[in-house]
Amino acid sequence: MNVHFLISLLSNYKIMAQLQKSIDKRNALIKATIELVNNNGFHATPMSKIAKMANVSPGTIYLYFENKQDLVNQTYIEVKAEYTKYAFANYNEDACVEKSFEVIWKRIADFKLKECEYAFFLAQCDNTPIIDEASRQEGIKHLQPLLDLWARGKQEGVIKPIDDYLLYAYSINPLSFLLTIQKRAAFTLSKNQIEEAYQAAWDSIKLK
Amino acid sequence: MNVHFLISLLSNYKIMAQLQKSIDKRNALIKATIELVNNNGFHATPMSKIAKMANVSPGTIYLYFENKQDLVNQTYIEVKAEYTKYAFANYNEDACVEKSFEVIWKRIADFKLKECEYAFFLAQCDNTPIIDEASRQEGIKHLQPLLDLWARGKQEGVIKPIDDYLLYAYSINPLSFLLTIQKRAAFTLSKNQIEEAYQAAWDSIKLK
DNA sequence: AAAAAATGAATGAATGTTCATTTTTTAATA
DNA sequence: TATTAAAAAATGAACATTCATTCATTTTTT
Repeated sequence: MNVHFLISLLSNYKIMAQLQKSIDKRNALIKATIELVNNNGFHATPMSKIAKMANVSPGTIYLYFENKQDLVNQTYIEVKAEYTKYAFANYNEDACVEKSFEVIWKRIADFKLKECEYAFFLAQCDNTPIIDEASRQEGIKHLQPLLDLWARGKQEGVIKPIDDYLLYAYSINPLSFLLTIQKRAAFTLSKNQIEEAYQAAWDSIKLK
Repeated sequence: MNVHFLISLLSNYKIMAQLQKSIDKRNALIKATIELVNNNGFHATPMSKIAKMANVSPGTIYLYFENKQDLVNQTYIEVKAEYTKYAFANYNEDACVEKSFEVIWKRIADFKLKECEYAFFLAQCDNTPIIDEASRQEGIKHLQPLLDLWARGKQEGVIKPIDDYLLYAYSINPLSFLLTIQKRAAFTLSKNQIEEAYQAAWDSIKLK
């Protein structure tokens, strides 16, 4: 269900305003969830605190989400969708594999380092059992363009003919580690270091 | 406090047996903690379950650990120590940088893929706020030999002159991702793929 | 005035921790 | 060695707290 499409169908401004209000509330809840889980962990994030941070009554959460698990699942899916949307926003398939990869990689780096709250939340979900397997699967879907690019790269002999998991582990996932360090140590990756990181990523998967 | 040193001081076998029993109980608690946290997450791992799995009364846990947080902290430190001990067990500084790195890398891979319960637990702790910052610091200490090797490699112009965090992110950390995949997808890295992973690791940090 | 949305106090289940009691171990004595 | 009293370890029921969730009531919107 695409919210913007729905809105475009509505002629009544009051309804639109109402709907916007609902969306705002939902977003506030998701934002609060991310912030609290990031700082305290899932185990120390009660619904009451989420409600308070979102300026909403605890009961209201249940108008938007089935239960706590559902809230976290949906938060995960939403953040993951934003992540991949950002990653592929300005990607077109015309460029050569190496250039295309660089563009995508840098968008991902951009997202992870700038929207580091989002990225940290994803890292937590990806490394713990707090997310349903179904939601996890849902989150992976949008990565297809990258997999397609790699397939092309393998065919052209530009990228190592190894499993996609390996390619991902070495060229993309390290960014998650770096962002975690950055968040924890109050240390910031310089522009130069991002370039070095990109080189390491490309070196690890390029052929010859 | 080194337990083996203590034992060597004791002449009375009964005391030794007693001490062994205590150690067994403590180990059972730590093992249960790892297993439950891995499968259910920290938030869904009550002390009562840990006690049950360790065949111990809930109250007994508090004879060995201050509280739940302390139990998890100590579990983390213990597992991390085992990990690094294993990693550097057969390392000697005589070989060349590349060979030394390969030896350490393969030991780490070995540990992470064979003792995958341990490694998965570490990955969880490293990516969430369930561990005290102090315990985290404690866990990092034993990584020094690798940092020293990298320093030597940089000096000799064999390894890229980039931050250790970057070296770690690209050459070591990807194994954590691979092990997570392996645990989740019931997919096993083949011997060949481990070799490919090593190549990717080395390619990402080697100079030239 | 009717309908919908939001509230927040109340509920009941779950959880971390304690402590009075029981069980096991130790050390002394016969 | 056998007996026994003191000490230590372990137990698990009980406690206090916290938390997710509900629902009767209030507020807001139609």
